Amino acid sequence: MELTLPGLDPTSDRPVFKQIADHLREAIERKDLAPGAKVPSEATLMTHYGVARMTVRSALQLLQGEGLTVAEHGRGVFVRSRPPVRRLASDRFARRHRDRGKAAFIAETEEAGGKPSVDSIQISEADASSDVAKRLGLTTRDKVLVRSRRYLINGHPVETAVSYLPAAIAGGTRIAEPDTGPGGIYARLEEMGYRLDHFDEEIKARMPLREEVKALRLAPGTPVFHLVRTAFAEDGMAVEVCDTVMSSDAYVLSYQLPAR
Amino acid sequence: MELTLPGLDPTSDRPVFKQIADHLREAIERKDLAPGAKVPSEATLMTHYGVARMTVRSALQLLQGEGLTVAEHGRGVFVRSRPPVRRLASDRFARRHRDRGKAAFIAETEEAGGKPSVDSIQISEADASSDVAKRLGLTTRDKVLVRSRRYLINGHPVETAVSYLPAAIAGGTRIAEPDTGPGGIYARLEEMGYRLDHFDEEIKARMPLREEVKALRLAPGTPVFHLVRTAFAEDGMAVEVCDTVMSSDAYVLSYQLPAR
DNA sequence: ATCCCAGACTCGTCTAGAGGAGTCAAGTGC
DNA sequence: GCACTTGACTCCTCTAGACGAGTCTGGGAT
Repeated sequence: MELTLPGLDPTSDRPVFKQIADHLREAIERKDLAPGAKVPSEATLMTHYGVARMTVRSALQLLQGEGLTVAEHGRGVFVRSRPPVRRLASDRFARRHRDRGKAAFIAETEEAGGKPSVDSIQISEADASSDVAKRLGLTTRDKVLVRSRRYLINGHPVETAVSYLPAAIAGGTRIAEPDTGPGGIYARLEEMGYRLDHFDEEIKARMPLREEVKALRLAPGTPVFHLVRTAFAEDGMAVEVCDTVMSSDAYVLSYQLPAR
Repeated sequence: MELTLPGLDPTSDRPVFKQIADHLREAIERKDLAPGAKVPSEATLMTHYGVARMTVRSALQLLQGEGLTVAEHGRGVFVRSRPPVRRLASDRFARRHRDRGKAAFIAETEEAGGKPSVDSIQISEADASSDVAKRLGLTTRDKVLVRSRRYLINGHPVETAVSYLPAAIAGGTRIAEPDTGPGGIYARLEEMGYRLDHFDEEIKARMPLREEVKALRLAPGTPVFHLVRTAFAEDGMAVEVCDTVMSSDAYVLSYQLPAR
């Protein structure tokens, strides 16, 4: 497969680096540059277009910012190949799944043929932040149990999560242990008599913070989903808030809405 | 408010432009640079840090890519102030809302005190793409009615949407008119006997394509939600697929999941 | 008082270099 | 045969300029 790029249009008032980016972007969209393929090197593009190094780099930077390419130091620039995505169905926390004795993440990942793992588990107790307090119906003077962890598939991190539970409920229970046991937090809550009724999920999309780029090993130009889930017991009380950040190219979220 | 930036750390092996970006990012996070505030000019930063123009620009570019700042040609670089967001509740298509005679978007926006409008309405008939055909249970030889439009709040575009309906159902009806009448597409479908049962929504987050940046007037570093909704009638038939792209900083999506 | 324009200041694009560091493969020496 | 060195190739960081174009303000002409 020979890649041929058009020349520059000197009559256009579109900046040169954008024109170059356009050519490459089109080649990627046409699959002339397939996912994983190597983009022509900076030197090649310089001579092809007869422009300075920085001009070519600006073009490549643009594509990287759009999430279309990744640069690998010493190797080249490559068309990004999207990892297989995980679909999160809206029944993922249904009791029938939980009853099988596995936490939602573990069960789903194995079903999809991946190797799930969890690391960086940290547990502490702290004052509720004002946002968490509001969601849990507490005050900022109330203590909450904070469980943070990172989820990985086949060794690659895809999601970080921090759960907040009223310390009055979860303190001293197995929920405060690193291993929460079969079925995870939600199974423990139900055993303790907090029968779960429903979850509220709030979803934002944004560019990641620096820590998130590191924790999720995100390529430049990858946005994240920021999802805050609140679990409600049957008596209407909020029993958990889970704040998760997910790599957007590892997930498709899926929900069912009633029409009536 | 006087902004004071630290000097460079010559012992650090972190590149200079990243150090400069760090300083500015921290100032923004600390609110020393409040939303809407002007970031020191390139010239100022050059002399403060004693570096070349391109180095300063790289730092600013980084922040822009993170969605933290916007540059305005001739005026300066400013800390981005987020527009008020619209919350999309999971009952937004419930019949009780539709019965009030307004389409979901119009009703919701007015309720929030904004001025909704719709433009760029285009209607055509075409062969179903393979994706749309699959979702609607058709073949690629079947015709679909294609309705595309753009939604604006207070004159600012926030969302583009393209609906696909089987031409066999919607062709020649009011759904094929620019003005679909009170309650919108879904009200017409119900009048025609397709009582709606539920919707499936699939959500991705990604960086926008070039056209999307233009259509939604997106600032650099703003990801989009890409949402595909399929409407199902009570007999289980898919009657509409709606493909929408939304500016991520205009929306928070909100869903309710059952726990049982 | 008003209008217009020049100049200062801003960011945008581009050039033409430099040295650094990671990757890979071919060739060298053992 | 194996380990190591070397060099070519890659992207990364940074310098020091040039010109262009949008914005704003103050001063001069009307």
